[in-house]
Amino acid sequence: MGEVRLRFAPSPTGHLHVGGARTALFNWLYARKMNGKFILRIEDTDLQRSTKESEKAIIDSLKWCGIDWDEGPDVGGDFGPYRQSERVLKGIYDHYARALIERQMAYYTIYDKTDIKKPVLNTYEYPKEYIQQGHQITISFKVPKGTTKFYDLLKGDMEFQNSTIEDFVIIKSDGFPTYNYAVVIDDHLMKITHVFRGEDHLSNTPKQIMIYNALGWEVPEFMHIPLILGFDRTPLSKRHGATSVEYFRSVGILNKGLMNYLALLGWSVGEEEIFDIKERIKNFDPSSISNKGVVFDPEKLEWVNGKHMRAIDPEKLFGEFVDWSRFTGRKTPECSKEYALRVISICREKVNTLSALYDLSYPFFFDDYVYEQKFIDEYLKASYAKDVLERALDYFTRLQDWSVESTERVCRSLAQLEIASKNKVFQLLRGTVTGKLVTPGLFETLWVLGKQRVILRIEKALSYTRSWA
RNA sequence: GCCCCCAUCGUCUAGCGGCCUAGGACACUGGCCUUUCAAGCCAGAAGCAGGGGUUCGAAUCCCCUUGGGGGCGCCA
Repeated sequence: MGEVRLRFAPSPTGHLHVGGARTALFNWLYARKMNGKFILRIEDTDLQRSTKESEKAIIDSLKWCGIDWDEGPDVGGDFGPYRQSERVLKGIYDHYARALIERQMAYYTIYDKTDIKKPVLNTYEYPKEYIQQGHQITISFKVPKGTTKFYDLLKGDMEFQNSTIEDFVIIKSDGFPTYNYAVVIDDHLMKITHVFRGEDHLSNTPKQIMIYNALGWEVPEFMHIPLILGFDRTPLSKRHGATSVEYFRSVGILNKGLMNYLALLGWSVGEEEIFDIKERIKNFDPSSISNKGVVFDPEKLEWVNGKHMRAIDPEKLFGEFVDWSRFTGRKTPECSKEYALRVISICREKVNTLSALYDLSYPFFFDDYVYEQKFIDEYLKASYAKDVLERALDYFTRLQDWSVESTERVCRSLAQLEIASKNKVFQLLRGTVTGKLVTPGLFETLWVLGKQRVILRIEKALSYTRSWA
């Protein structure tokens, strides 16, 4: 058996959808598992909707996902070009269309000059005169009699009656090929051996097989993957909120988390649900993919992501954190790596996304944090606040060794003063040094912040209480 | 309308004729822990769409019904 070659062939008409990412992932997984090749092909035959920006966005998203390709528009390869629009220019699709017409397996259709949707003539002859007169012409594939059969890795044996399929256009009047035709030409010329794609293409497959047969080409293996649905069981779309890879990236999902979740969605890898997809390549078995439409669950995605946030090396997480901050146009921390890693380590225990991590860690990295209104109203303005904070300032100033244990000691002795309940004292301190009422453990927070910052922040809070007195 | 695919807790799944009193995970509920919120740990509630067969025996095989989805473009 020759080299296994798979491809992902998006049309550049928008962002990369999570469904597309999952399709790409499964193709990539199989190519890598089989030590084959993975190819990226851009299907930009829809002149109206295709844009360069989309192509770039899709490539960026794919790269971010950790999916790499051996051949593609940006990296080249022996079977290029890898953009269909460029292949049109080389006359590739015309060439085979003419071959089909010569065999009388396809024909020209000439349309009415004024009513351009109205076919007036079908012919095998090159309609030179009509073209000169300005008629629109297309080329259609002539569906033969009989039945078309194929085997789908997931669905099993498939059989379609050709009589239920009508002749279909393969070359549009603008000279560009249609999807069902171009995909066959390209997959064959690019020596694609396995086609894994969305289930929405299942009914297109017999058309494509007929073209393979008409041209006398070998048919690749097919697998049609069930679609990703929204909570109402309709295909996941913008109506369900954001669905693009870029969106999940922007809200702080890690690429590892997204890939892990996407893999989980329809493929039960084994007992453990949390894994690095790269370490599961060898376990990938296409035929074990679920055969039914799967509902996308953002909550589980977040849970999976949280697991990854806590599992990866803190240094790696900090790297992701900085990249993400830049990607979303936020400030990035300026501090020592040692300090940053401490912050990340204590904060990541409580969050599932980089965005939540950003919020939680903000007062550790920046001094311009603001007090939560609830903190001001319920703690800072409380009668005991000034008293407790003055004592705290005194205790912390005199504290020599700054450790989690010693800050805990101070906090507990402050509570034992019985100026206010332990809970109130702790919450007051928490808000004083972070502005928030939800933070990592108070003692760790104080320790990480360091003596100097803690004292400064207590003084700042005190000045507020004095201004109200 | 025609063609096609699919069907286990709310969701993702394990199950491939007896190991099923249907297992796990998310979410949910309760408890533990506790300085907040999480995390973590423990416990609980929750499902084989319905009806016929086949079989000693069916979540598993077959048929029908119902339900969901896809396709039938000069979109991909």
